[in-house]
Amino acid sequence: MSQDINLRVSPRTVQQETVNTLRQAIFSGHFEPGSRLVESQLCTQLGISRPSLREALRSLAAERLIDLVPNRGPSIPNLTWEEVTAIYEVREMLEVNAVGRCSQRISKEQLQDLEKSLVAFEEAASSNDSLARITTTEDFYSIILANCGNPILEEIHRGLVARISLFRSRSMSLQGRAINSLAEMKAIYEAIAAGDEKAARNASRKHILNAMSAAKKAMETAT
Amino acid sequence: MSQDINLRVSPRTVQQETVNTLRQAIFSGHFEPGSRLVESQLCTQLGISRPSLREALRSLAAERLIDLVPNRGPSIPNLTWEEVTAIYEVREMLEVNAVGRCSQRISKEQLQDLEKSLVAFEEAASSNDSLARITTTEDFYSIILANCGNPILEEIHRGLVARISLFRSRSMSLQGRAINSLAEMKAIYEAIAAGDEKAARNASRKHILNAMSAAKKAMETAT
DNA sequence: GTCAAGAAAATTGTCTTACAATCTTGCAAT
DNA sequence: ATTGCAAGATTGTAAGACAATTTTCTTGAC
Repeated sequence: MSQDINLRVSPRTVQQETVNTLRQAIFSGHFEPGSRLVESQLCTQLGISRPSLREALRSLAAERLIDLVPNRGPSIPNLTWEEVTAIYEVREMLEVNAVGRCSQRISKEQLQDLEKSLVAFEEAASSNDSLARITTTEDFYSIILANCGNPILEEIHRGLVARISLFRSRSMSLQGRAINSLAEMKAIYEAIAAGDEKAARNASRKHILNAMSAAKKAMETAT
Repeated sequence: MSQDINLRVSPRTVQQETVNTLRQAIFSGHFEPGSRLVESQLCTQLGISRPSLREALRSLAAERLIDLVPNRGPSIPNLTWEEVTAIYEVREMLEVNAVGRCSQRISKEQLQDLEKSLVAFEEAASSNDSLARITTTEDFYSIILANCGNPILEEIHRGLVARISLFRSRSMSLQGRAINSLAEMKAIYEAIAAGDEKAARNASRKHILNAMSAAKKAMETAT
């Protein structure tokens, strides 16, 4: 065989499914931040055994999507503003680079997909479907990250964004944020399409800083 | 109570101990890259039960320190040079920023500690103790990362460095690498001590690029 | 009524056992 | 040499059990 292509179709295991299910539940805000989870309850709700659940919980804890204190069980992290800021700062370091690299290497086909996702977000932004706003934004970014040429960067970025998913959905519901976000994302797209790395980096940086201040505003009004 | 200090002394659980033990074993090269681990063997070697081991394995898999393919069990990742490069690139994005931030905010006490760790590395570099070279280097960096003012940056950086620990120890054994590394680290220290952010970032960037090419050389000669 | 101390209940940490599903290995047949 | 299949090994998952710890509840003192 000339190359080592991975044809394996990963069989879905109970523990993997559980990780995905719980991850989605956390993203969607199904659990209150700070609330504690009880193993036995989760087991019956998910219809799985305790060992399987506990394995899933270890995975989520390693991803920092849940806190896991010995003898106290799992709980949903209650992020402080300092932590959220720290995450946004690291995200900036990575995302600016990802956008810059993407501008230099994205293919025409992928650029078209990026444009499509931007159009999709445009529709979502003018509607009131807050879920659609999130998913379309994620599509936009995942295309950029997938084309930055660095899978590790992609992976770390995904992990960081996951940890602040709640704040993102809240701030995206803020009055006018979606419209501003759209303009910023258009600027990023234009710069990438033009292959202008510097402009792409600048547009990306601006976008993140605005997203961060929107998240701060959302966090203050919420509480 | 005036403040919410965390007095909890986290009780060490079997699963935590196992994660640490296995992590150390992986770092020290106890397992051949690409080799497969067998649950039952690990259980008897570690003297623990299979559920505990499996929980530990999930944590390590989430940290990407082991691969975990369903129905095939855990194995030590066999990193390709592309992956190692990708990790070094992301490490550069983060570390350069960490060093720059550190130069602007480190305290005098911590700066002294940093100098001490540099001296310690100097000794280790002139000796033949390759283990000491690694640990003193880690001390040096952990002080910098601890003083960059961003715990997330610290955490992500640690995770990345962990994944390439084997390459680091190999490249540090390379003829002359320790001496060069010392000069580069001195430059970083000087810039931080002088509070010169730009110089600190430049020195940091140079150091990482050199470390990367040393790792590449080590990887080619090894195989 | 409030608070503290102790008892009861709930929850987690860990192990053992069990078995189905899947993978690997060895051997026979082509 | 390759294919096919059976036997053995390994992983995925569940259930049950019990000690250690935390939480909740009760009781008693002030």
